Amino acid sequence: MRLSKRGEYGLRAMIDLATWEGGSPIVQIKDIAEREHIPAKFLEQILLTLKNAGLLHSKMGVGGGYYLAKTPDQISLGQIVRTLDGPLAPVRCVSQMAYEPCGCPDEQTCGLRMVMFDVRSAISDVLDTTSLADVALRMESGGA
Amino acid sequence: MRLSKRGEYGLRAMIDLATWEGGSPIVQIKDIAEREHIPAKFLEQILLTLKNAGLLHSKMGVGGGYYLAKTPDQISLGQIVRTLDGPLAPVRCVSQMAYEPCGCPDEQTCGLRMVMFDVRSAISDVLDTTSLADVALRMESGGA
DNA sequence: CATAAAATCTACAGACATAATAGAGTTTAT
DNA sequence: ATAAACTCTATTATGTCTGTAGATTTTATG
Repeated sequence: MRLSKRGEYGLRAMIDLATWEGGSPIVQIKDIAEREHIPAKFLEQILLTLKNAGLLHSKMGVGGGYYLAKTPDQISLGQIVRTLDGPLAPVRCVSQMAYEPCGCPDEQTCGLRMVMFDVRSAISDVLDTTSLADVALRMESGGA
Repeated sequence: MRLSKRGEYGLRAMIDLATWEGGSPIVQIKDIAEREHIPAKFLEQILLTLKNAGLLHSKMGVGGGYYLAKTPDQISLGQIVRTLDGPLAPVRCVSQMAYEPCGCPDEQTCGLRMVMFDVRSAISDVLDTTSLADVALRMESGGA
């Protein structure tokens, strides 16, 4: 049930971009890497993936960098995690975004599937309803 | 966020043991393997792990097999998953059973940690409050 | 006692995923 | 022209996952 480093770094970087008050909204890879203690070349790949998923925009060349593709309240943590770590569902037969049959004779009466459906819902209830703006707010107010 | 095959097979086997009505409560590896379509030698390791964790008892020799160490209502799915797949927490800094610091400068104000704490709670709210007896009940009543 | 059924234990192997690292290429401001 | 910055592809090292193999121990039973 664990989040990969890729997912963790990606979330940290996006939260950094949503909360960084250092002036312009455009930020360089190496600055995020330094602030968040992430290997720069690894972060490079991660941000590129997030860009290709439409969550980030970028500007090349001198003075370039990354910035959020939408306002922080429009980007959910669920989108970020799915982009970097794949489906939230513990088993694919309860995935909304990437369903696959899991081979049990009858999915309607499969006990495992019923419970895993609940787990999937519980996870997505948190990650899909929490935006970067929500995270920023909680950080300011010290974690309510 | 996914459940390993080991975890899936272990859960299926435990649910099988909790619901099997074929006569005696003691069941052989190969019977479970056949019913649940699990490679027998792999299941062997899994059941041994569950036994060493105190969730199963066994009897060697002719007429032997495995049986639940407690009644189905006393075994939660959380115990099974933790035994086979490790901590439920997405990141170790929010794990109850296996806490480790994750290196953020201040855990109290770490946005990622706040959210992952909620995810951990959501997962354990499902898995730690659902027993094998609960699963058996839902299977009979067709999934409420 | 011999035999077969069954769990126990250890080792290993192949495939895949993870977590990076490397380096060449492209775009852009100055 | 130069340097800053993103882009893209490949490669590597490590580990985990999934499973297989085989030898060992325990026990019921004829």
